[in-house]
Amino acid sequence: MVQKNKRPASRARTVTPVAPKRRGRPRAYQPEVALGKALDLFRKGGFAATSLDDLSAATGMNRPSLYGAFGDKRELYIKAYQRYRADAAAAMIDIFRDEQPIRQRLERIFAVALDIYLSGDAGPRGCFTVMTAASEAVADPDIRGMVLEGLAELDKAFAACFRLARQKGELPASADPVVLAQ
Amino acid sequence: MVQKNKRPASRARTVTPVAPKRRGRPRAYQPEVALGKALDLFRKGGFAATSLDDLSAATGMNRPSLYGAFGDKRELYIKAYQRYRADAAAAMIDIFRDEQPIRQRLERIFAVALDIYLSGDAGPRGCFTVMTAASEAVADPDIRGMVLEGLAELDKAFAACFRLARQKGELPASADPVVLAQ
DNA sequence: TGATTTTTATACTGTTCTGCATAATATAAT
DNA sequence: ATTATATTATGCAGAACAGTATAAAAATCA
Repeated sequence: MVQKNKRPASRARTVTPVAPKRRGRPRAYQPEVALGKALDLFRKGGFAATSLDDLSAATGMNRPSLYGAFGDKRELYIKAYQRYRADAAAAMIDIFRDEQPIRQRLERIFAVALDIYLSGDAGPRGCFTVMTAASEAVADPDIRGMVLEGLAELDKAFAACFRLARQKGELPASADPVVLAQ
Repeated sequence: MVQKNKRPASRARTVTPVAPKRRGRPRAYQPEVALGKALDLFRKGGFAATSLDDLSAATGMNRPSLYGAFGDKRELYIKAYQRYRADAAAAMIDIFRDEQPIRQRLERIFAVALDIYLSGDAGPRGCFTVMTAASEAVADPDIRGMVLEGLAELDKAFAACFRLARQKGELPASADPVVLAQ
């Protein structure tokens, strides 16, 4: 996804992500940084309350550049949400992989979650899904799909976590992993 | 609040909430019904995404009437939120009063909560606080105050509930009611 | 150097929004 | 009937908004 705008005919060095000497005027922004700023803004104000002027000011990109890079406002919002989900998943994935007793594992999960929700240059930011995506999901089927998918993933991960704990004898055999995941 | 626009000189029948013969053109709407419609709309779309035209269409009131009755958009939103909180509190209060074992009581609480969140003419509506007020609370101190107050009330109610259960011996003495309320 | 390509910068268009001003309407009081 | 009052109906003004067209700028390529 990072280097997909290489011309097919060019000799692609498939491994090195080195700058491919693009042809025109160079970009004055870094897409990933800009998307991060956009995410912060959407997170703070939601979709409708965040104007393109706000986004333009925060990212340093002017509107045409925003459109060129991310599409219209809705697409940008969706990309920001995807980015948020990817970040959260990356922060969580190693915990679910660790071989720890269930209790410590849950503690670490909640610690990381709180870190995600409460960190931010200007105070706590909360969960993007809850803060903004939930309302958009009511009207926008695509966003609703993403939200449901995310919740299902989270439930599955928790259920797997509990299932593992039951196998290791940390939980009684009667415990239902799916129910425990709430 | 219903009959406060009676002139002080008039012979007020202090008990009967009978129509006090208002003086000008009669209202074409019922404030409480209109506020309910507004609440539904805000609940569906949030603050920014709900326009005064939407509110006007849903309530049947035109914009000047809206302003006359509820003030500007922000005031209307706040009044809608207060109404939501009042409704929810009314639905919950009898449960917290009931003399039931802790387990049945919790079950009823969650049943009523789900009823609030999932009922609606057009599918589930979710919790107003979570769906829309949370994002507004970031920028608006007044709304933030209301949200925090509501959460604190809820926590207190749950804690009281657990405390009572502990006194009645349904929970071990080591259980911390505040922690249990999460 | 000059042509080409990609991005940035500026400005515009049409729409939608909030809030209000003004006029019309309906009721009670005189 | 006429006047006073409270509401409704219409419509306007200024701002903000999303999206785009066009021109300027900065790089590579020939």
